[in-house]
Amino acid sequence: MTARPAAQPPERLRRLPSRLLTRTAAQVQRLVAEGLGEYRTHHYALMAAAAELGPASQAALGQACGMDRSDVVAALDDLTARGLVRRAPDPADRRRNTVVLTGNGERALHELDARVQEVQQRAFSPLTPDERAVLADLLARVNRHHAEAE
Amino acid sequence: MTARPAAQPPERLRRLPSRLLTRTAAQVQRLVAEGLGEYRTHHYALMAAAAELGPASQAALGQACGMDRSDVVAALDDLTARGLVRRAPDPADRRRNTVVLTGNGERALHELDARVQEVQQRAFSPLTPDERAVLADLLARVNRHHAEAE
DNA sequence: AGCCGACTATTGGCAGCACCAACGAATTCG
DNA sequence: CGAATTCGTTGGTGCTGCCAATAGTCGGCT
Repeated sequence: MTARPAAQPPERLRRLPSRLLTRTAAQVQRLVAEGLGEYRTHHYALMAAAAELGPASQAALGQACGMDRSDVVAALDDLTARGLVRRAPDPADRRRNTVVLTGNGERALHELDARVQEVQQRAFSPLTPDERAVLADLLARVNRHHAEAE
Repeated sequence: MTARPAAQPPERLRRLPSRLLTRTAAQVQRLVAEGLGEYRTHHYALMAAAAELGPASQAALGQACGMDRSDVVAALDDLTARGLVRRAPDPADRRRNTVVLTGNGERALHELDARVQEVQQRAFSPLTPDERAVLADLLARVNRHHAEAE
């Protein structure tokens, strides 16, 4: 027997909050990716933004989703190729593209909504509803703190 | 005035736990990266593992850090190039490399320990010590749940 | 002794996410 | 009007987390 030492993480790392955070996020992100199947998080985010903002420019969608403009372009290319979104030049401002969800886009979004919700359940299943709320609150506060610093 | 709509994230995304988690992790990860300066998280993890495990094979280090073997190779390449780590073939098992931290490696690790600790303070500054403990506990439980499923 | 399976390090690749720089076209501001 | 800014687009970069294939080595089993 080679005295398998169980390969415990180094003490320094085991309780390091930032590591706990990033690793857990990676695990959850993995579940989300599986749940989204043929879509990426960018696709879901943009479709959600398009649905809630109505016709909007790519810049507006990107800002709403916290995405870089170039990533918006790439994701919208995918979505238009699948017929889930329409890009049309804005007559009022010819720099802009007006982006709208198609019927298929709305259907796809609803489907993804369901899948995403289902994943949330599995992702945080070790926590009670109260604990999930606490976690969300703590994360939101940390998140806000670093976000408003811009 | 173009009625700047504050660009709030879509409602679907704003409170989505998985998104809150991954985005906060990204923010914190960014701070960590800045704090580590010329090092990556992989470097720090491996040096920590090497320090705590003593002479160990790359496989053991990788397992301890939850890293892929190929990533271990790359990171150790960097560290040996900087003279922070020594790789020597294990005479007892010629498949293995025995990895040990050099004196400079230990000094660098101590330096990084300090930087990392300092970053933790800033990263979670909006939370009280109690809240940080709660957050760490909740994350640890979610983390364990997904880790032990392997 | 020989063979076969398992382990080790290494190479080379991929995908996702977050960024950044530069550009032309178009608009707004001073 | 001219300058500064905005918008979409292109074409990159880096970090992190993977996977597959390979050559060398070891261990157990026959």
